[in-house]
Amino acid sequence: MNISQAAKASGLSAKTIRYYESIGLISEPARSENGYRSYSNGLLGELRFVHRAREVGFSVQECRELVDLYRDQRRRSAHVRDLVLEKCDDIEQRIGQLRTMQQVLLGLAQRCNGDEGPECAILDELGRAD
Amino acid sequence: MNISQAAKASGLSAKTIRYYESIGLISEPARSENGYRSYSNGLLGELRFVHRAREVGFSVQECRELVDLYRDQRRRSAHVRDLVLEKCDDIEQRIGQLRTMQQVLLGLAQRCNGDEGPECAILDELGRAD
DNA sequence: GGTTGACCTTCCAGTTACTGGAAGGTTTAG
DNA sequence: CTAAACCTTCCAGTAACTGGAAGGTCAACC
Repeated sequence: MNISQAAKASGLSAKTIRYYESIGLISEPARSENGYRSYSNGLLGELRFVHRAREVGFSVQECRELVDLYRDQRRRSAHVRDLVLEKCDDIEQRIGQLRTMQQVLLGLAQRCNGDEGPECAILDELGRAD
Repeated sequence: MNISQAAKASGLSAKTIRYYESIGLISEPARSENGYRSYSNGLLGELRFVHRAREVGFSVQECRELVDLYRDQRRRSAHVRDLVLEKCDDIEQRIGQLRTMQQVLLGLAQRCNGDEGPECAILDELGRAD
């Protein structure tokens, strides 16, 4: 299986697969006689795994830890679940920040005339001294 | 007013102020005889403005546009309000993505034993073929 | 056999928004 | 006089890719 097929099957781009390999996140694939990368089913699993882990919000560093667990038959599933729940908390926090930002923006927008004139409560607020 | 005072008064770090100047986001300050940057009240307003705009979610590029409007006396406040409301939508979308990620994570966590054994529904799910 | 197009390889550079640190000049307090 | 606390510039690094150049390979078509 060449890299473009592995890309299609995993959801990652070929560029990203090479990148993940270069930083040691995923295992090195075998090479064909011509030097092309050749992906086994096991390695394809790793690619899919990393793709999905990234999609649900894990950083590449965190994926390193997850991939290690994925490969480690002596792991404890409690450990994995802890990582997942911790990530849920991170996301919750981030959502809270975004909500706050949004509230501020909506408050600003409400106080702005929104007309053809230059007088603007938003700009005044953002630049005010206090 | 030296850079560290301007930093304290604006909420930006001295490093960040120099950076913003280097990329042309804010105006160049006057210099004292010794070459130190010297901030006027007007420039301090710009610094505060950029700091707050960044805090509510505008990118540096977007801040460029906002700072231009901040300085432009011929602006239309409707333009500013549009930018703010558009940013609200961006944030709403981002929150939606994060909620989705969180749902997936919670679903995974629920199906995991979370015990001392290696068998783990989370890892299975993330690497599954489908 | 030649050519075209779609693959593949490596390597270098750019993105975003800073942050850290080196090397060196200035100012202020003791 | 010296030490701390400023200030300056410039270079490098972070995260996670993405784009592109330069060049090798492969399959199909005429």
